[in-house]
Amino acid sequence: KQATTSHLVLTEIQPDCQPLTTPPKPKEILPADPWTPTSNLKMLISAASPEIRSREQRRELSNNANVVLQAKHCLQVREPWAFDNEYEKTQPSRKDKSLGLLCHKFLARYPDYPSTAEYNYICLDEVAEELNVERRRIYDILNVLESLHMVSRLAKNRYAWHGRHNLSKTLQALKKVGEENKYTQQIQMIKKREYEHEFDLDGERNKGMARSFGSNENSEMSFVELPGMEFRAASVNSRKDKSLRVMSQKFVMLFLVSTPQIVSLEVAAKILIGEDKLEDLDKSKFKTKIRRLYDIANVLSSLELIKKVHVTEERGRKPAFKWTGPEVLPSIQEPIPSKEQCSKNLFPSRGKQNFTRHPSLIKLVKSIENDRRKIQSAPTSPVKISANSAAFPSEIAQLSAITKHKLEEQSNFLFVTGSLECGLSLPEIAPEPEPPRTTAAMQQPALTQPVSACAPSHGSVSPVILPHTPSGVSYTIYLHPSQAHTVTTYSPSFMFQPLPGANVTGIKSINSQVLNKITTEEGDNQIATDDVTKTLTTTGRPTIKSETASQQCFKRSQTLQESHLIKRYRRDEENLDTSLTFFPSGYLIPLTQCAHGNKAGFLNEEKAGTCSLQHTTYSSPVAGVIPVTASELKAVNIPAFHITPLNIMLSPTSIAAAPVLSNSCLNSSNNSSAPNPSSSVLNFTLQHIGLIPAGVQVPAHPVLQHMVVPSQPENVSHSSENLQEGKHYPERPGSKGQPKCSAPSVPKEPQEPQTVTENFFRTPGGPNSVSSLSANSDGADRISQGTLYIPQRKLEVSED
DNA sequence: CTGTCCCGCCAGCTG
DNA sequence: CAGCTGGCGGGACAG
Repeated sequence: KQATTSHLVLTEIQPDCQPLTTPPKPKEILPADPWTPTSNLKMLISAASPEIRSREQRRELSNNANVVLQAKHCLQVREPWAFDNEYEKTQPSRKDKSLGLLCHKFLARYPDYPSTAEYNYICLDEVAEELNVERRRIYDILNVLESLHMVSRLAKNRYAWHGRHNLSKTLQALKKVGEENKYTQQIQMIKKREYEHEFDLDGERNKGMARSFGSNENSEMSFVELPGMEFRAASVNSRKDKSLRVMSQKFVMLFLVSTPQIVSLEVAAKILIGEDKLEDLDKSKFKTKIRRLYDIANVLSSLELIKKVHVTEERGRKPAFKWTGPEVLPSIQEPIPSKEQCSKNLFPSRGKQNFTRHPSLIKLVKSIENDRRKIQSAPTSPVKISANSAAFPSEIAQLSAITKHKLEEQSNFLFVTGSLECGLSLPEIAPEPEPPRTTAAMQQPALTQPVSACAPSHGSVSPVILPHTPSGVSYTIYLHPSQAHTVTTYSPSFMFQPLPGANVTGIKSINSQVLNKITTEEGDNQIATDDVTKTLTTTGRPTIKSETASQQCFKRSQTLQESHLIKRYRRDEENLDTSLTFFPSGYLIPLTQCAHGNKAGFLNEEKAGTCSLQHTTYSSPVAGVIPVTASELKAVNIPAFHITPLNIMLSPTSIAAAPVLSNSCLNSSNNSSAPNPSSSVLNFTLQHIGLIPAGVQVPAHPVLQHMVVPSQPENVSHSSENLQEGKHYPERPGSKGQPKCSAPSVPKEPQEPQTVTENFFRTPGGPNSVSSLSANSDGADRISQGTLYIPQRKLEVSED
């Protein structure tokens, strides 16, 4: 064993030693060490029982004091030889063989942060041998680790261990992709549907929705890679099905985009399967998916990224997992103009769609873009470029090409980092405001952007930002937190998605338009949001649903609300997240963007390291373009409750009418805004104001300047992250994410609203505590329920 | 009974 | 073509 170990070390220290060569299969090594008087007997038993060998192995590990505490504990408790029960030896508990424990043992073999100078190679056979498990099991672990870029496959039978060095970047990348994928919306969709299902036995009504929901099944997204982490072995690249890897990434994405970072297996499975077909969801397929998710969850749990919890709803207790990993911040390495940031926050990030820029903003945008380019192109924090990436330029190029090809082919969204294409994802360059969108929207009324949201193209509807026609203007209304609170209980965050219809200019089919895409902000499993969603949907999309149906729905919601009102409200704080999200429609955002491959949205580091050119290319204007003065920002406050009216359901007029919210919002939040939104001018003004939402966090505070703009143009804003971003600014590139709740670090805004907001959102409890609000919840783009009053479902999360 | 998830068959891909 | 990978789901174990 010593010999083996030293050999391994040697290998690790010498990365050059044929990294791409498949290591020879280790010879059968018999654990013949006579450690105990009964060793002979043990050996015999072991020959017949792999479990025994496994125990020996474990014991060895513990002796080395190298074992993970948990695993160790487990072993000690169950050490067979600690007892005399021979029988016991032959009856290893199933738990002793769990993937989670195996993973712990596996992880114990490697340092979290291995020296970057050397490679830590992993020989599959050796590991399987040492851990006494079949190779098959090791694959399960490696696949998940690979999805997080903690390991990468070098060749057959050989992997490289990277530890957690790339974890942070990977998570950021995953979060971004998850946002682009509109997972938040999908989650809401599913919850909503479930909710409706409860009351809708006939299922009639759901059918339409279900259909709309994931119609785009080909949403399969490709494996998300990090620069320098591309698959090294060319052969591996061709492997089409990386299912477990991809599933793992998607699963992680769900956590990262969820506000309470809790994801139930059921929801995850549905999303991973492809939201469509919910109605006739194949039972066995679902079951299989769940099984796979358990495999993944076990590994992620061993990595301490997630933890099992149970979500209790009206219908019962459901298994779920809570993210306990590091807080993933949006990339903040690039400094960006605060104005931009503000505006950016306005738009929830969900989708990457094409946006049309309002003509009046074009100039501004251009100048801003130029500035940004300058800034971005400046050297940023040094990135350590992995030696590998440098060494495999051609591979990268190749990969890039492949990626693009895939994209074109499937129109799937591919997220490739590195120097490769940033742009991939967005083929859309878009100049075309999406006329089609309207159509599409109508056809697919539901919020639904199919899973495939990522699909570059087209029309997909991207909920996130609604396309605005140049003529249409929508506005955002901010609700003063305190007022909102008064009206209803605090409700976490809400966002209205503005519908085009709201346009003052009068737009045509507004209703039909994208509006539909109402998404709820992830609420987490809870479904509280469902209610809201439902209501909104109903109301909002009359076009789609029959009035009757809508009404019924609405009534139901109301009833439901009432019944649960108290309870829910009480839990508001806990459930915050469940609110609906509306997309602010505010400005027209330019789509343009990166058509070329900029990698949008990538970390600066990466950019800097891999392709400095990107900056240049990158231009997409993010929503940020809207000019806001510091004073404006100050004036507007609010993040917490800002509603963008859009309308879906409201006609322009109605919007104006929208009463309570508007007035209160306006009044409290901004003096400058006129109370009566009906006028187009006013609307416009409001919009501008609305842009500021992010501003809350960003006020003239210098810190903002460090904030980074999302690289992806489309994503102009990450809706759910607005707040988070605000919180982030205090952080320096070097610092790692802080717990959400550590928000105090955020500079406080002098404004009253801000204060209020903070109070609302900030709850004791730590980042991981379910009850505490997540950064997202306090964010700016949310609205309190205010008049809308959306009930939240009862949700309880219990940790086992 | 439900929730978990071990286990290993076997198809597809790789070298 | 042997061996590597890893999808898949039967069915056993845990609570």
